[in-house]
Amino acid sequence: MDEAIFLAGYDPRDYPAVAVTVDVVALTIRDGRLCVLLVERGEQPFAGHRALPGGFVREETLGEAALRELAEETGLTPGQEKTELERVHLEQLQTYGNPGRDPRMRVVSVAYLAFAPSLPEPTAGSDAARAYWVPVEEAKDLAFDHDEILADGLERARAKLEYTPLATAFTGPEFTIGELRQVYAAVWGEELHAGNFHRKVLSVPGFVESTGETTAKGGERGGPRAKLYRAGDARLLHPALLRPTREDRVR
Amino acid sequence: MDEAIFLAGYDPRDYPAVAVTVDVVALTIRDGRLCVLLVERGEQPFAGHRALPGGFVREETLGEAALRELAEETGLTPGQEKTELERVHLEQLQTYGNPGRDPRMRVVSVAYLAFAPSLPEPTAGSDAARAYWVPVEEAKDLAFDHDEILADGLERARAKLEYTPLATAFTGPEFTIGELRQVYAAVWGEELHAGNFHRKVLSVPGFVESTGETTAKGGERGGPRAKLYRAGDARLLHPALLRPTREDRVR
DNA sequence: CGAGTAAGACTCATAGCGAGAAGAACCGGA
DNA sequence: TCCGGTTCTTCTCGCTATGAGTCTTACTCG
Repeated sequence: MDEAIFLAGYDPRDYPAVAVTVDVVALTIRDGRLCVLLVERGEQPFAGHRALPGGFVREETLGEAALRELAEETGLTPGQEKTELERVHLEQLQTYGNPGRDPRMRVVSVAYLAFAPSLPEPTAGSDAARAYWVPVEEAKDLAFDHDEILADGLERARAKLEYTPLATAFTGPEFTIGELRQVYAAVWGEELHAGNFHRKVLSVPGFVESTGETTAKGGERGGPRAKLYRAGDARLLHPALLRPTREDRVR
Repeated sequence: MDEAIFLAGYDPRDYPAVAVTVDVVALTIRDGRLCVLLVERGEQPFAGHRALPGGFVREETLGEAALRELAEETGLTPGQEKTELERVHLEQLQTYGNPGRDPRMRVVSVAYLAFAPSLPEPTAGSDAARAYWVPVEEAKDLAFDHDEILADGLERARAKLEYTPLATAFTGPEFTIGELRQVYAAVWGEELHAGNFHRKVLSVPGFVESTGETTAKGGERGGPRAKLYRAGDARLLHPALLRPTREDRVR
């Protein structure tokens, strides 16, 4: 009910102290590998450990807080490299609030999941110097319960590629079917049959639309020029692109 | 990072006051209709309006808080009708924390979604007297942003029936295929082809397993005795049961 | 120039699904 | 007791989607 206890002369300071933070699982693809943004912790607890970027929520929505943290850590100040950040897809993941997850006090953390096209290495800004992209398979032993948050974020990302056109959030505004396939391969961690993927992507209404153009050159290792596409207007893929080796239903 | 600002001599009372609550979207099926548990608000703001059950988080996990609120409002005290509550499926829905969603102070509310077999009308307990089940299509004009939370919960529930065996959470421990079909019909709000549904349910591995028994009598309006099943061990349905008239991909 | 590579179009067999039909079991009312 | 109506359960038919594989063509690199 969001209420009960207090009516008129209520003083917020009478309440048990609970801090609300946001943590961001920011994913991008660099050199064909799925990477997550991590920061190096300087303070206790977990000093020296890596953690997901995050911080306290201010006078803003939870989503704005997540976007602000992401901008701060990547060195992309919201005003400055605005166009870059606008292409970031952000969605709420889950909220983690077990007592004791932070040894200092009760902290309830709202986790967000961000998909971004390849962003620059965040060595620029001062605050961002301690942040960097790490291939997800190397992101272990994170601070707090961030291992769990990352695992949940990865599972969500993998599932979302199945039934939403979110893979296009990892590419530039124009892309080839092959590039799109490599996004799927990087996130799912397995190769896909090129011919079937091609047929599938083009058969799902609204997934991609042709630009009429082709790449200026063939691929680095040969092959013909590929047709270029941009994201279509579908928000849901139907039918979905299901992951192949999901060792069938989980029991 | 869950930290930053404070180190040693930190006083929690220095912080901006943020309250953390849980709200529960509890769904059940009564008389073939999907119903949600609502409470009547007595206090301002939104006095007289209906709202989702919920309250402040104490020294407990968020999930425990949600289950406690649900138990209090339904009159099922956790110790007492324990077996009933154990059959409730509970999962985190989403977190709502827009500034201004509660006019009194900053309230971040973690919403939970609960699926329950037909629970008794909660007229018993004192605290529960103002709670009752309402068909979801009649649950409008709720307090705060609870209309939005309910809508999100319904969409989640409908989606979850597609790829998880959660429909069995609405039935008794043993059920017929027809009863299961009526669960889907109630949640999705549309009739399903009985023959195809039957074939589908039995063909998905681990969805249901036969008890070898049949109902003692035929249906109220006729028809032969139906075979009885219980929930199988699958946690994911593969292939999924897709909703028919989802007017195809959302654009 | 030639080997290797990738794009894209194709075939083929199989699985899944929507729609409909049919038979049998069972109800309640005439 | 008989009968119309209802439900369970199984089947058929046609279409679509999918996995696996082949083939042609266009390109890069050495």
